[in-house]
Amino acid sequence: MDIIDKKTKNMKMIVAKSGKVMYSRNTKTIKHCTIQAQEERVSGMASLKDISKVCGVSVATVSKALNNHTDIGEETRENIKRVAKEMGYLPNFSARALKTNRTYDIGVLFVDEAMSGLTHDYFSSVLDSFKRTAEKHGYDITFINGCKNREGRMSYLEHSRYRGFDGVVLACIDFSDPEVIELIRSNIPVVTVDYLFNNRMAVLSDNVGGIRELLRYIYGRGHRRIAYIHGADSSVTQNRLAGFYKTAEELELEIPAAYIREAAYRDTKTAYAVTGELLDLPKPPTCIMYPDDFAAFGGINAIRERGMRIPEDISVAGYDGIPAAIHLEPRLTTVKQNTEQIGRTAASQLIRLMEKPKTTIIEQIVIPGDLVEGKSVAGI
Amino acid sequence: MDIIDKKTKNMKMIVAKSGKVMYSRNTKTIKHCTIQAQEERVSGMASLKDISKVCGVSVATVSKALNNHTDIGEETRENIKRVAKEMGYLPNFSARALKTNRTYDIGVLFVDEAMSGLTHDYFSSVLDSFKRTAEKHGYDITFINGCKNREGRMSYLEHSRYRGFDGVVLACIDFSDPEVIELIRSNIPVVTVDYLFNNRMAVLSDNVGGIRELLRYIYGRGHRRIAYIHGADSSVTQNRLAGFYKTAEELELEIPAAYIREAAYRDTKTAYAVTGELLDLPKPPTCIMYPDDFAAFGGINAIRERGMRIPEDISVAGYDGIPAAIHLEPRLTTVKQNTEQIGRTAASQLIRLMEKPKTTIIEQIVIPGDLVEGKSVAGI
DNA sequence: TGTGCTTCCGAAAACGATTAAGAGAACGAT
DNA sequence: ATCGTTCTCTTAATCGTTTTCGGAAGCACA
Repeated sequence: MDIIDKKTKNMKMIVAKSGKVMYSRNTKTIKHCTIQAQEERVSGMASLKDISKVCGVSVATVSKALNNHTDIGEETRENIKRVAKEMGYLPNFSARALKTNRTYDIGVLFVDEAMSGLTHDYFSSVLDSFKRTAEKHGYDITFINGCKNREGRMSYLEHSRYRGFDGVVLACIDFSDPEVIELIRSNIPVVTVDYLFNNRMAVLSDNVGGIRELLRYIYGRGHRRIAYIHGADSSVTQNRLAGFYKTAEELELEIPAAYIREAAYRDTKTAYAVTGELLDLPKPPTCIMYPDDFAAFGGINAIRERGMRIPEDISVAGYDGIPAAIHLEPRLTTVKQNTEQIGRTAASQLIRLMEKPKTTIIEQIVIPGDLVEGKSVAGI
Repeated sequence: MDIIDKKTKNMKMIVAKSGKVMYSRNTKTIKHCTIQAQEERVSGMASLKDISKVCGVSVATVSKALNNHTDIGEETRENIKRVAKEMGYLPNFSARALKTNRTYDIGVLFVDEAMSGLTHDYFSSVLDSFKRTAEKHGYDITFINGCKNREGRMSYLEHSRYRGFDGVVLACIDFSDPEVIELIRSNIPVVTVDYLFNNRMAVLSDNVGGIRELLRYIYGRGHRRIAYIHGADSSVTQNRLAGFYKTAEELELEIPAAYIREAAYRDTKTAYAVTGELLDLPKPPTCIMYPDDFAAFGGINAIRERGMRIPEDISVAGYDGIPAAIHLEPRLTTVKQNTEQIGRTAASQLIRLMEKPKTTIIEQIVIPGDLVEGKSVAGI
């Protein structure tokens, strides 16, 4: 669009490429834009400058009008807004970000030990909720990665700085990774999920309480020989184990060392094998708790292959409350982590931290889960 | 960092905030930067200008050196690169994007009818693979949404333009949504997953072939009374149904109308109900095919509640090959869609389209799935 | 008439990068 | 001595915003 404006006393002549000539009086009453609007709509983006030319005002005025500054006359503002709309104006994100140092973009970092990525039930569910909340507040979500660009690999922190994330959320991470630590320590607002780091905002699933409730339930059903196959070492695992031991103590429950075993999370094979070993014990448990629902599937297979029935012959319990576990037979007794609330809380806490850093108290918020009573734990 | 440089003949005096004074000769041999590096590292970002001051060259030279332009002397370039590294320089993404009109950011739009969001097994798996491939090529992933900012809601296209995505990928979408159509029709490079739109790049799971292979397998196991509960209307469903009817015709298989039923995808409740009705037929089917593995769970529950065994009394088959279906009893016979390849192909096709639009042929690529033989279809 | 206050708007300087065009030196060839 | 080349590097414009500061006009009041 080639606009040539020859400024006269109070009048501009605007010549559009089409050859049509429009007069735009520098007064309160300005006509609808039509030709320009059409042209801008097809050929790239209209900018503040384009609008300013059509409206016969300065770029600054257009900017202020669109941003509802108070020092613009009402008529002018409304006219500018109307023209902007007609021209299909969209602010240029990069220019705005460059000037304001705000991107309204949140970085998400997620790496789990199994590299399951987005297919991780728990994480994808938390992320989904996080995303919805963030979007409701006008923020976008971009994944952090050790991105390689022309200059070679960038660390997580470098990538975050490069993209200019207003804040970042970290979940299911290997928190011993130096790059992760570097990112948490940085001055970028951060919230961690399921991990407590020094003085950082954190949202945590109540693993201690969840295991306690589950164990108490199983105990209440009459079980006394309870095995626990826990996940690989991590803060989540540590919490669950602590909850387990603490509750056992409270219940004055004797747990033989052989009943405490380890299997990686979401690892059906190991769970299968360990379950077999537990069943082969001289005094096998009457109930087995698994690291998660998925691992429980492996155990269930081992049990069924021996011709044993659940829960008549042996009871099992999972953790997570994934849909498959709740819907499929045997309906698993499990602890459903409140992923919706975890994601939502993480997002709103992070947003508060980004927008009102001064008045925001750094806190660690624990979100309780819910015991889901299936049919996999028998009463005895 | 306050740098005051008084240019003399060929020498600059640089006064850092710390008060230390460094002399930087405008010749080939330039010393290591130390104090500056330290300061820049803590206080915000170093810019090209900061580097140029330390190195005693112009901003343009720094830019070109870092971008490996050929018109910069080797010594100069290496010195600039070294200093940039020491100062922890990171290019400013917004500034670069503003100037170059490239963001190296890909927009992802995903909305399914059930609003299952990221928890959708199939999609999250495709997305995960897409993301890995994109990242490998230096692209980031951001979600498209009808984002609301200060000016109210933006359409998908407006949001994409605003963020300046270099390209977008659309999956599992309601392709009748006017906003989606508007986005596909736009001049932004786009690739659709599992949907064919006019002359756009598309990556499709081979639903026709998948259903055909599944039905042929079931037929081969001796079944003749085969019911098909298909998903809600969509192009995927249409393809599967077409594949079903076509194959039935090839096999000269008679399918009573009562055997063809509908249930929403991933809807265990409806699948449960419809399964019951199928079992109540005077001549019930010997095998039921479900819209997906998840829906099959609902059907399996209905079957088991009637005291029937799988596969001894009735056979079932799923679709998708989600982990739970493959690991849990009864191990489901299903068609595993090749999500890894679908995501990877979509990403590489989109990248090619963005980077070499002229030489890229718009094509529709069909990715075959794999029959996963479980134990849920009996031989009779 | 001069003064002070409001209201509305514009000029111009950023933000940090990229890049076209050109300038100056060094060098060899004529 | 002059010219053309090649190699480096600089100047300056530009991308599209935001924001500070100040100016002009209008009005009320002394």
